[in-house]
Amino acid sequence: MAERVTSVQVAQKAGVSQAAVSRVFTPGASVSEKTALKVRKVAKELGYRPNSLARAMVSGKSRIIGLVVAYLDNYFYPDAVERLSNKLQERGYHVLVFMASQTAGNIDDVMEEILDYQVDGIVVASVAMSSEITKRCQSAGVPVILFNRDQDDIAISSVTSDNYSGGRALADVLVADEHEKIAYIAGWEGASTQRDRELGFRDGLSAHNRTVFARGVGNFRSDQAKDTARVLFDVAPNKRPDAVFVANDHMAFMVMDVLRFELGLSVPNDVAVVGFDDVPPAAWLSYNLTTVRQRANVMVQKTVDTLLSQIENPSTFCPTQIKLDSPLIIRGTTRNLNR
Amino acid sequence: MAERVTSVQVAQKAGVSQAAVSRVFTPGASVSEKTALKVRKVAKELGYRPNSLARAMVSGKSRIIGLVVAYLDNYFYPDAVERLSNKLQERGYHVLVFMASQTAGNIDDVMEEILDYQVDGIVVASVAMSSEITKRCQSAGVPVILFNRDQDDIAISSVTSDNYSGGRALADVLVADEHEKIAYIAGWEGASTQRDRELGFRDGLSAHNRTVFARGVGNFRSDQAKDTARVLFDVAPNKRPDAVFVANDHMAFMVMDVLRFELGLSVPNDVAVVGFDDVPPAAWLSYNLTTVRQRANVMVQKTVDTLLSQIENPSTFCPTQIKLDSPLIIRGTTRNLNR
DNA sequence: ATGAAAGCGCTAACAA
DNA sequence: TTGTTAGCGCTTTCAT
Repeated sequence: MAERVTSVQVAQKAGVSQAAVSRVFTPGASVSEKTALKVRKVAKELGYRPNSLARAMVSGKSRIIGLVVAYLDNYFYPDAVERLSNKLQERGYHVLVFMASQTAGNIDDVMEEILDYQVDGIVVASVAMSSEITKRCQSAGVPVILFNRDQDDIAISSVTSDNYSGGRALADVLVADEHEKIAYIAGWEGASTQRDRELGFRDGLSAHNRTVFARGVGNFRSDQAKDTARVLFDVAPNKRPDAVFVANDHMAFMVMDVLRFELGLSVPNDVAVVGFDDVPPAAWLSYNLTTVRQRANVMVQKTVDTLLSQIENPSTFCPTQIKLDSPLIIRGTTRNLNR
Repeated sequence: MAERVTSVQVAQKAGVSQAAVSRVFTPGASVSEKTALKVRKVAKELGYRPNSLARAMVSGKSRIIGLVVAYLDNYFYPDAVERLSNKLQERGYHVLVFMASQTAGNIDDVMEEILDYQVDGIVVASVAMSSEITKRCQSAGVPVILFNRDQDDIAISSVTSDNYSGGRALADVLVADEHEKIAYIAGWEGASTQRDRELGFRDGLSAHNRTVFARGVGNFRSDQAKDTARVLFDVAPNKRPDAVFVANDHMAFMVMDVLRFELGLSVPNDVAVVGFDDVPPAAWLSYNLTTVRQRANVMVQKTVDTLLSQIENPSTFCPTQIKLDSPLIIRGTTRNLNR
């Protein structure tokens, strides 16, 4: 087990100072062509590469971005994580993952841990943060951006889709399809996405003088969504909703399965189903779900751009709440009468 | 934007040496109750936390595990990443993600980058490594473990399922169900999982004096799986396979959709379909796929145990190839005649 | 353009 | 148990 090669060793062998070696590996530093060549040659021979941690310590820039994420079982997030990681990697950053799940203690502890790693920035996905910890990051000079979550705090940047308009658009669809008993299955009530989608949906129904016929809660969890679907739909036909907006696709698939395979109902003929996210399985023909697309690639791009600009120009920066439009995707779980 | 609080500041305010502060935050170091209390109090007041990077530099242990992963669109991997991250977090480690995708340059470069971060260990998922880079890690004293990939190299640890037996079991199922024209849709030919599954499947068929009736390649990609399904099944009925083993679930779903919705065939009556992995959608009732389970939780547990034992007892360690049994999960995409 | 020297914040001997 | 001291490997003034 050979030791790690340091800049000192390269310097010695190349007959230059250690600082010279450092400069060769620092973009934009002033070194002569000659020295650079010599140093690179020796470095290659010895297998030298600069130690990122040492560099981080002295420069104060780790080029590490902390990512807090809770549930990867909603396929919206793995997809986002992959894109995020790729985009950051392209720009010379890397992602240090922190799961904020049940077992891992609460989110504030996790955030503290992240700060210990002297990260240059933090992306918080699918999680709400206390304002204390937001302040803590601010005072540590570490920019934070919320991904797919909104917070009333104007001091914190966020990237979301227009959940409200999306919900409204879905209401329009169900009303246009002449449904009478329209249900809603909610996500986790603590999430801004849940709240905004429901509000948009209800406002959309109101605009047509309709209201929600029945409501259940699925908490964005597939098992709970199934239970809720059974409660709502395993009833006498006249009490049964004829359409339902499920707060995300992940739950909508489970609801569809209950409707079709447990209750023997037809989607969309007996019950129309709409979801939110447009995760890949929504386009799979077995589901073919009418939904609202969260444009994950654009969301990620905005997240990266915003965060890195904040990191790289801390002075000129001002927190921004970005809300992306979220197109309606009409597929086969609605009747689409007038199309 | 307040400065970061250092141990020196805490030491001054608490009236102790800087080293004392360090010891208070080092589990197992010898400090008196009194000093510890005093230091903790001041630390809390000042909001001090040890800098992980500085600690890593001097101790040589970063408590960072590099994770190389390629495609998160096969849901087997997000699931594994989540579990892995959780398990490592429980044991005080964190995951630094490196995507080894098309855009990110080749895998060896990525590995070099990882080493720059002075990681304590590396998990390589779904990717094959050159033996050069394996050596590089070894000489850097960084343990590597392959997750869900096998390599002939006996010097490198790996955790896999028993893909061969799984493939064999699937052959048994299809033969028992009295299929005559049994097809195979392969994954990426460079993957050990693909090779082992196919070999097991073919050997299983041979044991019953059968052979593969038709073969296509899907490369583990959903779009290619669809194309391949069309080529194999959009033919005259007498030339059409009546059963197919698709090398993973991810592709199997696409194949099922083509069969049912594009070609109007019934699964399993016209064509039986079996997959591999048992990712969550395999249990969704719309697919209800007969498959072989890769026990992701166990795989992850073994991966973590092996890697950390190698990190924590470098001397006593010897590389191990772990192969977990992979149970057959019979569901509704096979006819199950004799059950 | 280059070298010498001063640290980044911490842990790990070593003394006391 | 505690303080002193010496670095970990690097970037960054400051001279030259």
